Amino acid sequence: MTRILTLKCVPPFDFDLSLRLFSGGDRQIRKYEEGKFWQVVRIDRKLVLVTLEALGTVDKPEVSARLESVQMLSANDDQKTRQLACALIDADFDLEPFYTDVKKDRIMADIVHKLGGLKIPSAVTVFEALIDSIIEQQISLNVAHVLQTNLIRTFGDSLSLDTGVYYGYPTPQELASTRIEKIRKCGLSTRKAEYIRDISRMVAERKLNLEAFKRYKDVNKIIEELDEIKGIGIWTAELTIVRGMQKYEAIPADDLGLRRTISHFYCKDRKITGDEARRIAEKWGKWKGLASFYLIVADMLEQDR
DNA sequence: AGCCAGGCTCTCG
DNA sequence: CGAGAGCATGGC
Repeated sequence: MTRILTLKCVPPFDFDLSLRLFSGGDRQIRKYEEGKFWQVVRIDRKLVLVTLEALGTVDKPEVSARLESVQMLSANDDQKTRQLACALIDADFDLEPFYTDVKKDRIMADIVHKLGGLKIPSAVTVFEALIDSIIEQQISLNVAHVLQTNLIRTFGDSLSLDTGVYYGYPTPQELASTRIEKIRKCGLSTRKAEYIRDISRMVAERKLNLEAFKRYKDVNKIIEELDEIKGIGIWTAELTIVRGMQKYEAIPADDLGLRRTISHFYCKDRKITGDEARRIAEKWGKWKGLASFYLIVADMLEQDR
């Protein structure tokens, strides 16, 4: 069955600019094409394909959400899907305080002006953000993307609609009960396969509540707690927070790619250390993660032409 | 052909 | 403790 919802968003919000980074995505998993973004989400036990499309403008943003499922969807499901879809595009987030705070930084002010309305698309669950971040440790993003796709196709539930077959992200339960070898077959190292299975078990057994971190006020406390878990270091914790918790205070300053990007705009492409990157990021106050994302997108757009 | 890529843990001295 | 090895695979 199909249902349509309309989502209100806090302006400014540039839908196309924010979702464009998924244009290279997999059609069966998560993709942005011709103004439409789609991916499978899970509402209780039901798999639902959510397709988002911009209705309004950057200053009066509205988004339509089309829900498709083989099962019946109740009004209650609508509400839950609405929340997930809003989280997906961080619809409730207000960019203006960030824009005000970075005005003193000429370089950032310029980029913010060019990319007005850009928001960070979020993972639907913290679990998903964390597993993807672990996969991305050490290896290039190209390789990581292949491995993530393998994992989703191998372990995720599929949803068959008349437009095709789609895959949802594997649940903690689905990854908790597997043999290491099966994750290895997705291309991951034995080490990472163990991290992923063990963390999945902790979540499935309710010994670890990742969603609860969203309610923490102190980001450093989150990093500290995540860091204690085997397989998760500072880098992974920070990346998970930015991409999965709608918190944009911290950044993985040691990150190789981010250092390159910061240097491109602030140090004429000279190689810089994590500490130098951290020092530059100080200018962005409590918006380090968001500012970094703006730099990355600015860099991508520059290369596109 | 190697060597590196948005890290992390374990093992030695 | 600090330094160094090992890991998986795709791309250059």
